[in-house]
Amino acid sequence: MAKVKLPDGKILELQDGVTAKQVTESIGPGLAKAAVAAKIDGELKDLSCPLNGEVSLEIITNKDPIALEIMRHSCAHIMAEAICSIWPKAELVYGPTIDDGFYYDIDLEESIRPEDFERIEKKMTEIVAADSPFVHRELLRQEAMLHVAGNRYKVDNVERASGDVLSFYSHGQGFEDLCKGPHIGSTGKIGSFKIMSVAGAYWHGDSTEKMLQRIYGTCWFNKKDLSEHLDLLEEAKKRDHRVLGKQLGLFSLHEEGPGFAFFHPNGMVIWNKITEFWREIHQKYEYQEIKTPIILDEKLWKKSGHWDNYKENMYFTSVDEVNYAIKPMNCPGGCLVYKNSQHSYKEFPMKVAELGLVHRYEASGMMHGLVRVRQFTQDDAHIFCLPEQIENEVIGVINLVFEIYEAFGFDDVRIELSTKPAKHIGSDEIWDIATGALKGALDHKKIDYQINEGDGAFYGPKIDFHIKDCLKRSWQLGTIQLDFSMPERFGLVYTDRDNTEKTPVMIHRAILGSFERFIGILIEHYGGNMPLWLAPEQVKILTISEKTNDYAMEVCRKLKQSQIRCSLDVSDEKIGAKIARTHSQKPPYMLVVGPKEAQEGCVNVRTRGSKETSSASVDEFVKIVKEKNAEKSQDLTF
RNA sequence: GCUGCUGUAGCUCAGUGGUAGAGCGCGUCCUUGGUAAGGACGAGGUCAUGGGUUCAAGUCCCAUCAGCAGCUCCA
Repeated sequence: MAKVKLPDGKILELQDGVTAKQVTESIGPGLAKAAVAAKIDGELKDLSCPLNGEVSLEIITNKDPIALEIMRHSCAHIMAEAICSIWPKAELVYGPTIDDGFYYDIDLEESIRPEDFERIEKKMTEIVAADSPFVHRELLRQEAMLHVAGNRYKVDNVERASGDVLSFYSHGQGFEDLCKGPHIGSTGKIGSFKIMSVAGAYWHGDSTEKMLQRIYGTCWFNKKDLSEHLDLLEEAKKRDHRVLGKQLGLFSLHEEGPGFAFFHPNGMVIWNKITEFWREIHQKYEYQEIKTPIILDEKLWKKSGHWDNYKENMYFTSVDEVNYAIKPMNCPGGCLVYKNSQHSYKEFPMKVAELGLVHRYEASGMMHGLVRVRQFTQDDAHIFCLPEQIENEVIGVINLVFEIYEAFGFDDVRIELSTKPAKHIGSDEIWDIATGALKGALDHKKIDYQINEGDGAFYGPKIDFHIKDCLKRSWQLGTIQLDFSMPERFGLVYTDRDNTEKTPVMIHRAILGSFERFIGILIEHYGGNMPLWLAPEQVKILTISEKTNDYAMEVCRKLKQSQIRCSLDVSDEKIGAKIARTHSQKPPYMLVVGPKEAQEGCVNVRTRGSKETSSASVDEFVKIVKEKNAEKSQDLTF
């Protein structure tokens, strides 16, 4: 007799060997239909799993997020079968689920192309229509090894699997794969799926290993969920900063300078507004600002250690038989400025900021719009201080980070603390002090953070700040890094209270990271709808007809006098067309002016994101826009 | 860097080895129109670059460059 305990506490007394599926059928046809898998004594199992003795049983239905994952994994098997039936020579490697879908790595001489997707999907549909059950069987390790002999990938998978008993799943005729399961009952239970893409992927993620073909697919419970997912991807594509950058005239990229972005007038407005804000807030936090050269003698980079550790990523040039490097980082230049004069402990903490233009050679496949480039401007700063000042300084930087992120509406910030790696310089004592100071600062701010043990730089521990964009991608923006190497290498000193020379602590920090990348992220974050204070064009004035051109020009002049960025559309179009065209440029406000407005000295306001219009006097409009601009308001409501 | 795909008008993209195309945008003109695209005409091309095959190449082949997707990398 099996005693099956259900989540609600009810105990069913059933015959030994009854399957989870049979239990669902005894409970009700609705549950039987929705059931995807079972949790038996807390372990995920197939519905076909027999129950014996005293067990707890929880039925996983498609309301459970794990159910989607199970179905996607089954879908990966179905795709694998389809591929193997089309290309019998295909060798299966590994097919896990991922966010929003799954992939399968296969080894196959012939390339699978996007044109083949339809063929694969058709075959998959046939497999689903056949509704064959997923059959599970277990083999002892040695048996399994014999079973997969000849397929080096499966042999490898068996070797990597844990446990003495390995499980295999088969469905239909002759398709079988090593897999720990569980799976849905039968192929007919698969929802709506689509093959998404194919790309190369190294075996074991190792670039010295063979490159396999990775086919990506997605699978959802029903057609509606699938099409919603595809719509979402379509939406995301529209938010792509490369697409919007073109559409809004913000920046361009050219073959003549791969990875070097060209900023256009509209993009420069955003750039300059961020810079203005950045300077203002750094002044408030008592930073000084410097600017150091882009090209510096190679000798400097040998001294700094970049020659040994970073040479592959640097650009070089030579003039008058002297070899120069294009700077990949700002710190060595900053050190020269520091060394240019004597320093006393009384000057500390000394906070020196630099918007430094750096060049880093990235592999060609790495470039991505503004987000991964070969030339970028870092919002860098170096803080020189005493060891006992570290904690306070880090607290100061954290405050600054949050104040800056808040202005852009980034509230989902994740923090990571990376500690001493195996290969490091500096005494354990100084590492302990520094790491303790970083922890102390985070604890003081009562901030949750994740510790990455041993992930710090060789020269010091660090704190990284990550934010999430609209595509839920996580971006590292800010970083605070302690450096025990550079001050010594450059022989930086200060005179301490006891009149001896000591080496200062150097804190590197960046908050936005790279201006280029930050602007790219901002564009996606806002979907191109830049907040008023950053909008390249804040107001577009549209005339009803030529008759009111004079009045419109007068309004435009008034707005410009109040430092409002605006322009005029006096083209021969009807007002509807003007609105539609302006709409794609996404200005926060459109002002429609016709004879009525001209007579009353007012404007008709259309706010971005709303189809409602309202009327206001010119002065009133100017006043409100100036206010919202000054407080960096994200709310345009008029 | 690796695998695959792509490169045609300012933009988005069609194009079957035989005369270079569309929509949007741009210019001129008509139209003076009240809230998401009025009409006519016109200009605009070394089909990424360099080789090759062919009577003939945007189209087929090779190389290079750049972009896209992913992998790897990332102080």
